[in-house]
Amino acid sequence: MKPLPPETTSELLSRVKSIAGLTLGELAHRTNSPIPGDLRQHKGWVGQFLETFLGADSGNLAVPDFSKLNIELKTIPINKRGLPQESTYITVVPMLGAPNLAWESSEVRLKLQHVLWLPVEADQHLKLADRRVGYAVLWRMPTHIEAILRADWQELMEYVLLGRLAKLNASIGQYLHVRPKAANSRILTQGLDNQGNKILTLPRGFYLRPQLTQQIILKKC
DNA sequence: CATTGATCATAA
DNA sequence: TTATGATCAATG
Repeated sequence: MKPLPPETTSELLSRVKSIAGLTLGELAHRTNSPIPGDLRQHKGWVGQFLETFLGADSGNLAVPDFSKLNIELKTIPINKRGLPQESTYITVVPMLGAPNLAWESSEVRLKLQHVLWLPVEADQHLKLADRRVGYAVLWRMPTHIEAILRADWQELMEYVLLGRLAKLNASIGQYLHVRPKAANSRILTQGLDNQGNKILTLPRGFYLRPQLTQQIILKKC
């Protein structure tokens, strides 16, 4: 079962409103979708299931999930205290730079410009089928947050492009940070050393810390 | 117990 | 192979 993409933002919003408070089991039942016993070998299942359910049409292309609306969908795991349980993956780190290397044209900014955040219960003691979908938050990146993300991105990209990858770790960055993004720690991709030569290194991704996503779902920013 | 580093599934 | 969707699991 694959619904058509929403034509308008309000259509998308009415779709998410209609599932607020419902469990994943209920939604999976409606669409005759199999539901995994747990997420250990299906880590992306919740996000991919809800994407399909809502009619996201971008597959795994590097563009926002709802291509026509330019809106990115992020499901966000919520712990029993009602706060984000994990960081949020944004996009791959461009290890060799980009054609137009600036925050303004970065994938991070493009993806975070307009995001539909969809909270989903994620307490590990809750069976997958019993986890409820929450109330979605349609968010535009505010100027004061963008300023922080820009500074983080610039600092992080300096490590990447100036051959300081060995010193780049997840403790760097206020809201945005960089962590491994690979099947395992032996995977290699091209990067740069401090002479600008190509070397092989672990692929990495940009992630948002829960400190930011917490503010977002609480509508503090 | 929060954070960092490692890992799993799937599509094109 | 590299992007998407993320959570798992070791560590401090």
